Amino acid sequence: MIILSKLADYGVIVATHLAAHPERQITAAALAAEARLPRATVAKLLKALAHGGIVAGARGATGGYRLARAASAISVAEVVAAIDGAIGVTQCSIHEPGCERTTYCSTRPHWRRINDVVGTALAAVSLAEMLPGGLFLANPPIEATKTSEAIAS
Amino acid sequence: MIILSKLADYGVIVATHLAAHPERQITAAALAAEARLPRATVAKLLKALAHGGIVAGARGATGGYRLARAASAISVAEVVAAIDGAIGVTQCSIHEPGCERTTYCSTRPHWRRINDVVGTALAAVSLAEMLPGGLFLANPPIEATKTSEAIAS
DNA sequence: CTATTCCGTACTAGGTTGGTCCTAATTTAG
DNA sequence: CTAAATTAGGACCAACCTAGTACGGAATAG
Repeated sequence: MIILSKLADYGVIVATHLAAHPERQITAAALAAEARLPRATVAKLLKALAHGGIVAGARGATGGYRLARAASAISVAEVVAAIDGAIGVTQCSIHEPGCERTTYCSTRPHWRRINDVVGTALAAVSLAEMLPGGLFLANPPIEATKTSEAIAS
Repeated sequence: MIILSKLADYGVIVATHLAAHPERQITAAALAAEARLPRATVAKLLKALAHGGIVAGARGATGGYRLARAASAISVAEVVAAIDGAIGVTQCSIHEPGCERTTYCSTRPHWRRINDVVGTALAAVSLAEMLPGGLFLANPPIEATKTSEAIAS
């Protein structure tokens, strides 16, 4: 089983390419060429990332995209959440009142805890750490861990 | 985004029902009624779980299914792996030589680490802990953590 | 004004998922 | 020995979701 969708995977790649050059503003087409991904798909991804507040888009001629915040302040969890929606292990961990099994399903409360662990794992890694030279710390910096409770439903 | 497929979710429910009464042997139909899930689907799940060595099936009249091992020695990761296949965050974390982006994709090595964290999180919880009275320990018992490297691809 | 670029939305082909069903193999009961 | 019950292992199909494309509209620089 693959956890991330292909689009979410691409989204992280695209965001990482933006994080590599924080101050430049690059057009969707140029970024697609750089990341070697289909142009239309990258455009779609950037729109989703802009909607999620990860990147900032400038319209018009000489427009383009840029990272909305510092790369170290953007977690991988935020990127995938902007594309695939909120992260949850099971259906009932996302929209809570939707499952009529709630009354007799004994596993539900336990999933909650697992959900948090997975969410924290993704939230603990920032875009800066995904860069080629980025370190993957056992004890992540504070600004990355802060986002964990924002993702946990 | 939902990480577990509905079938994997059901699989854990079914396995948990078996774990609740370790010594009884129950038929697929009876278990489906107990778990309030479609009979045919439960039968399919049990076949997959038997193939993965989680449950043991006895054929013939008075046949049925039973947990193959102690509930405390079966991790949630094993159950979902038996149904959905090996757990991986991205495509390239499962079948490694399949991605031609390997040469220039800088995110790949970092996914590996995230992959391990998620796999460990699922491997750290045993079926016994998913039972109604089961405790979710911060430091899981040794027999549950052992399975983590079996899942990590 | 015009060219360029982002924005929003609609659309489609393909694959995966959830679910059913059928046949063969195996075991017990009578 | 025969019949019933049950697992084992497929094939099979409809429904949904995913990935990718396309088009019209809005904003901005020159």
